[in-house]
Amino acid sequence: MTRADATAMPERPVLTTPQARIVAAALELFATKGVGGTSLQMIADSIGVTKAALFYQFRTKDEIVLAAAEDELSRLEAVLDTAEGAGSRTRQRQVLLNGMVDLSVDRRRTVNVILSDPVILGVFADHHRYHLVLDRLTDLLMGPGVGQHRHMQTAMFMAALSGAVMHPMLSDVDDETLRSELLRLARRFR
Amino acid sequence: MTRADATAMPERPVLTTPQARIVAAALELFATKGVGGTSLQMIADSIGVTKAALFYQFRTKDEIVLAAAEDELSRLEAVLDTAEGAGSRTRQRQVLLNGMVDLSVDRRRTVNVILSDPVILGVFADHHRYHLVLDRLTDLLMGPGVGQHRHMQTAMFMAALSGAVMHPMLSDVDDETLRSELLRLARRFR
DNA sequence: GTCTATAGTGCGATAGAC
DNA sequence: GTCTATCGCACTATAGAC
Repeated sequence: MTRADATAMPERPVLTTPQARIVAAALELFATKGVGGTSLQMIADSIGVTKAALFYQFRTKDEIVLAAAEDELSRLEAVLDTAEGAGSRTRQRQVLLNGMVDLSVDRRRTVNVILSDPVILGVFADHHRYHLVLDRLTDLLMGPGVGQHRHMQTAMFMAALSGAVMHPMLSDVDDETLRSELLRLARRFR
Repeated sequence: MTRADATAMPERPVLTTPQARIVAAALELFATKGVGGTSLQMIADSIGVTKAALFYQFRTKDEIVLAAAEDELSRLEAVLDTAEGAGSRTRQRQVLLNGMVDLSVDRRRTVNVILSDPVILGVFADHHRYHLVLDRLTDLLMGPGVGQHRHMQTAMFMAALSGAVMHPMLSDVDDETLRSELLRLARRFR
C-alpha cells in the first residue's frame, strides 16, 4: 500500500487541517515520551504554534489524547474493513495478516502507543469502537467461536507485531526485512 | 516457584528496606499511569510517607526510575541464571520458557513496563546489563549464531508474553489458564 | 486561526526541626 | 528516617487582542 503509492505521489501535501497536524505531532511525541510525559507545550513547539492555538482546536489535553488514539484505531479499522471484504475465509485471514504487518511497519514508531500506553488503555477501557475492533480481529484471526484462548492468541499476535517493530534491539532492521520476517512469523499464529 | 512457596510462607514480611518499598510502589504506579504520569507525590502517598522521605532514600526521581527498571530486570536475570545452569541445550531452553512464562504471570501488572514505557526504554538505551540480558536471552532461545531474525524472534516472544498478560481483553483470565495457554503458545517460537 | 499574557495548580527538589 | 514548610518552575487552561 504505502510502497506502491510512494512513486506515484509528486509532493506531500498531507495533514492539511490544523486538527490533523496536532494529532500527528501528538502521536509522535506520545510514542517517544509517553502520554503522561508529553506536555501541550511540546506538541505546540513541534508544529510551530503556541499552546493557545491548540486550545482553539481542542478544549482539553484529554480531547487531543482521545483524537490521537482514535486516529491510530481508525487505521486498524481500515485494514479490518478491507479484509472482511475479501472472498473466502482463508483469503480474508490472509489479507488481514498482510494488512496488519504493513500497518505495523508503516506506523513503526506509533502503533505500540495504542497497545501499551497506560493512559490510552484507560481511554479505551470503555470505548465501544475499540472493543468492536478487538472482537472483529479475533473473529477474523481465529474464526468465530468462544473461549479465552481465542482472545489470548489475538492479544499475543498484536503484542508480538507491535512489540517487534518498536523494539530497540531491532531499530536498525530495515522495513523490508521487518515486513518479510514478520509475515513469516505471523503465519504461525493460528 | 511462586505457587510452591505460597503454602510454606506463614506471613509476608517482604520489602523491609525503605528503598524496596519505594521501588515496589513506583513500579505499580508506573504500570498503571506510565512513568511520565507518575508523580513523587503519588508514590509517597501510596506507601504513606511524604515526598521528603523519598528524597532521603533517592536523590532524584530519575534514580527511582532507574532502580525500578533494574529491579524488574533483575528478575529476568535470575530466570536466565537458572536456565543457563540447567543441563542440555534443550533442557536450558525448556527451563527458560517456563521461567519466563512464570515471571510474566507472577508480575502480570508490571512486566510490560520495562518493555514498552518510553522513559524506561530511554533508561535502558545505553544500559550495559540490559543489553547483556537481551543477548543471553537470544542465545538461549534461538541458539548461538548471528542474523537479525534471531533478535526479531526474541523481541516478538518477549512482547507476546508481556503483551498478553496485561491485555485488557484478558484481564479476567485467571493465572493458571494464562500460564498453561502461554506455555502452549511459547513452544511454537523457534 | 493564532497570538500574548496570565491565572491557578501541582511538580521536583531543598532546608531544617524532631 | 520522616516530618513541615517552602522555593522556583512548568503545567493545563482561560481571556482578550489582532
